[in-house]
Amino acid sequence: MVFSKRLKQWYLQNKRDLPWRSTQDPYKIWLSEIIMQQTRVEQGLPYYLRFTEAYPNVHALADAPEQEVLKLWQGLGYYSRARNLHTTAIRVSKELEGNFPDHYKELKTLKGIGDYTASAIASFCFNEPVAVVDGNVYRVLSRIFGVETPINSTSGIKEFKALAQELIDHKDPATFNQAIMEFGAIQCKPQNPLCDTCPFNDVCLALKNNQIKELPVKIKKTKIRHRYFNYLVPHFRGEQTILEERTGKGIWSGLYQFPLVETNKPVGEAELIDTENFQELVGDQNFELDIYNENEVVHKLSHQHLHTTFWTVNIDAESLESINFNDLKDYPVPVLIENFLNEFLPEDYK
DNA sequence: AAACCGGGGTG
DNA sequence: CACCCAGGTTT
Repeated sequence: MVFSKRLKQWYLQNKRDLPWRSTQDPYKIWLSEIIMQQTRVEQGLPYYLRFTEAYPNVHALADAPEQEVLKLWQGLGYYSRARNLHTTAIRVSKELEGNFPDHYKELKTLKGIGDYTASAIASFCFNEPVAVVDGNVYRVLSRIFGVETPINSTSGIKEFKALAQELIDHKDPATFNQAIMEFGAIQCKPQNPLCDTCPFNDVCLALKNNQIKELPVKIKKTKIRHRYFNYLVPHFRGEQTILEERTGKGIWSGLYQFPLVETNKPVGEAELIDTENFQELVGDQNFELDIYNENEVVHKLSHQHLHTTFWTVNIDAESLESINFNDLKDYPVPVLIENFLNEFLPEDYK
């Protein structure tokens, strides 16, 4: 039997019921795809529901302040996705009369839409026969066809795209694309795939050659960078504090945090008081500095471990640029800061 | 081609 | 602890 036919039969019997599977609205499809990038369905689903509730169409999203969008995105990670989402919403709403492009090639010109997402939207919404290649597809194809080319090499990316494109069902590209990803997620899982009940276990080369654990091949990842964060948590008279926006291209761009002193190694109270940031914060005002967590919090990102100490700085003065504890909830913050606030803030302010 | 960008689940 | 997740952009 033809690959696509066998796959489709499996899909119709095993697919999950997901909200974005029951629409062809490009806005909803686009939103779901951006949210799901590098994200498991169980983690992204509640965000999708909140976004569609808050912004039922592209115009509503375009008209929202970026800070509000980032706040809704808080906790999902890869925050450039949220900023690109907002940028593209504005573009579609204001320049394209609310209509998404209806072809792969034009879709790819939009911020945050790469090869995978353009293929997904073009096929799901407009029946264009372009194959999606996500992590699931790499795994399924490398195993069934025994492809050992690294999936994150330039040649591998081209090879797998071409293979998927050869296999796609031109009569129903949308279902084919949904099916191959769902198959990877449910049946041909990364660990302990369900080969016993697999509809391809008679032809799968990885199974035949005992290569299931070896495929797909992936080139090794980069090393972990260790950073040492000291957050100064100001506490002014009248329950007020200070947040600063992170800018530039590093982690958490667009999110807010307390004034930060970053060092190359753990630092004590004496050295901390000596830093420029600290002196700028307190000026000549009276203050009381207390370490909040004796054991550093190690916040782990994909490529960085952030060894973090929070210091409370009680300042016996009013402040002009400060934020009331009550208003902190309106600011998008990294999970690291959110966790601290949940522990530090009195119940009334959450 | 390689680096960078989060947070959480799994075995 | 290593690896993975409906990837994309920048250098």
